[in-house]
Amino acid sequence: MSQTVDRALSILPLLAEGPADLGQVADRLGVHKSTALRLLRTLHEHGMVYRQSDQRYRLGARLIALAQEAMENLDIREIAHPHLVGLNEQCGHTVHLAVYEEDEVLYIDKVESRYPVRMYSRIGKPVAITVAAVAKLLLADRPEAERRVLAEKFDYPLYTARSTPNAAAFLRELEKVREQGWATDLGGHEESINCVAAPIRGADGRVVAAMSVSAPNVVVTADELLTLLPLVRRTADAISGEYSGRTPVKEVTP
Amino acid sequence: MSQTVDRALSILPLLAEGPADLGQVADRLGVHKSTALRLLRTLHEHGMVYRQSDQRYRLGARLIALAQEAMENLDIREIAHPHLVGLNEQCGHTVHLAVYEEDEVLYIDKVESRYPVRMYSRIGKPVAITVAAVAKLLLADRPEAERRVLAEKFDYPLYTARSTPNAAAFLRELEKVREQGWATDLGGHEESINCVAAPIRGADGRVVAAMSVSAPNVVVTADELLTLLPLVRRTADAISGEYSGRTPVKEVTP
DNA sequence: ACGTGCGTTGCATATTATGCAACGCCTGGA
DNA sequence: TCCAGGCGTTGCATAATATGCAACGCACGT
Repeated sequence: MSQTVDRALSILPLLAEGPADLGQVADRLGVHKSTALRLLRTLHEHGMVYRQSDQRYRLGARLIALAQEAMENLDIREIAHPHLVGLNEQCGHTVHLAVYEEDEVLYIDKVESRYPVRMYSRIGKPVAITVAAVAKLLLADRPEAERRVLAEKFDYPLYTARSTPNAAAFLRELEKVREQGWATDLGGHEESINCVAAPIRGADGRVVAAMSVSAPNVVVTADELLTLLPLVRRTADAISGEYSGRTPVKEVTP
Repeated sequence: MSQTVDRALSILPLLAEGPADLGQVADRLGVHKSTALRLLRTLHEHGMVYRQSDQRYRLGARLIALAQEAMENLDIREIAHPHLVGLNEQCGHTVHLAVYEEDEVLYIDKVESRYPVRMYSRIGKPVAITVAAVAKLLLADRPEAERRVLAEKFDYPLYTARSTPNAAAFLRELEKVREQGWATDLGGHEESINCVAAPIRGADGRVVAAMSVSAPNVVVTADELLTLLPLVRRTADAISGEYSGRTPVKEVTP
């Protein structure tokens, strides 16, 4: 809607790929160098980009700090965290918390496995939306029309032989997840890693977040991991209860 | 420099404080509602803000994902990480990696303590710049003129009785840190937590990052923690060596 | 039923961003 | 040493763009 802001914001994902100099930015935006310079300067003043010693630009510290604040403000994270830690203490595996937001599912909290073999993931990273157990839960709760539109929009990368291959299969999987109230990812993202996940619901019953326990095959088999399902569901329900009980985000105006 | 972009970016820190509706944003920006709406819409298209069910705006998922990519691209983090893990395995305490960037020092990596009592911190969070051991190291390496300017600019919040009280004391501390080549924070930020930190240097000898080991008093005394100093310095030096050895950020154009 | 508050829209105005061309600076080659 | 080429930077006239206004629609509370 606002061309100038639009162009400025387009610089950020561009720099996320790696540092770039003025000319490269101008070219990829399709604008004159002087225009790109002014946009970059404005971004720089706000700390969104940083100019490194070789004069090239990269994303700045303020961006990282802002994202941090954004996550800290998510009240669901606040409430869930102690439960995640508790679950980790009981089962020892990696525990994740994820939310859905406009075509993306991302991890907003994580408690690391106590086993030496750990899976790779990072808070803030968008998850593989077509295979992750938490993504299935979050999407399964969307209205049917929206699910169909979304399913068509996604790509279906074949991370492994068990990855969801296409929209039809995905919609079927969502339907199943919707009915059973929990989800799994058995080697659909990484061959040797399995997950079980359960939904966290708000007062109105809508799924507001999802949590999962993940472990590599070398630590526990898929069947063994599935025995944890009742525990995961109980934990998720406990979080749901606490989240629903609270007043729905009051202003803290003293 | 660019008024429109400037206004749009000013919305982000504002929303970082918490969700806000259109009127609030317009007021705090000092612009007409319609202007604020257009800016918010543009931010929304880029996923920088999200409109929650009560119509209020908050920071969006794309912002978090971008920040994530920004950190993953920091090559120093990549190189340092295995060393941080190794150090954690040897001493068991929380290990941090931090960088300095334009008046801010922030954690870019962390390995959690193996002890049950842990200190609170989060990757991406700006550190208490006047007391943190890593901040002292990073600032101590700046040219003297810059140090003086910076020292004047900072606030000196008295987190504890041992916090750095003012600019003069801070500059003296930086001088000391500069000479000895390592730094501590003994209860300057939180009464019961101590840190020892060592600098990581690039090929030119400049400090590019700093790492620290932190532990609460209830786990080890400050004196005991100080016995880890040689180990911390050796680890930092190992990272420095590996970082300097590499070619200085080459393009990955295949 | 009526009024108030908030988000939204179309539009005329003028503020604001844009691209151009020229300059300065550094680097590398002759 | 001098010249050429590349890159970032500046001032400026022009034109495109953002802005505020006023009016509308809608929901909520009285």
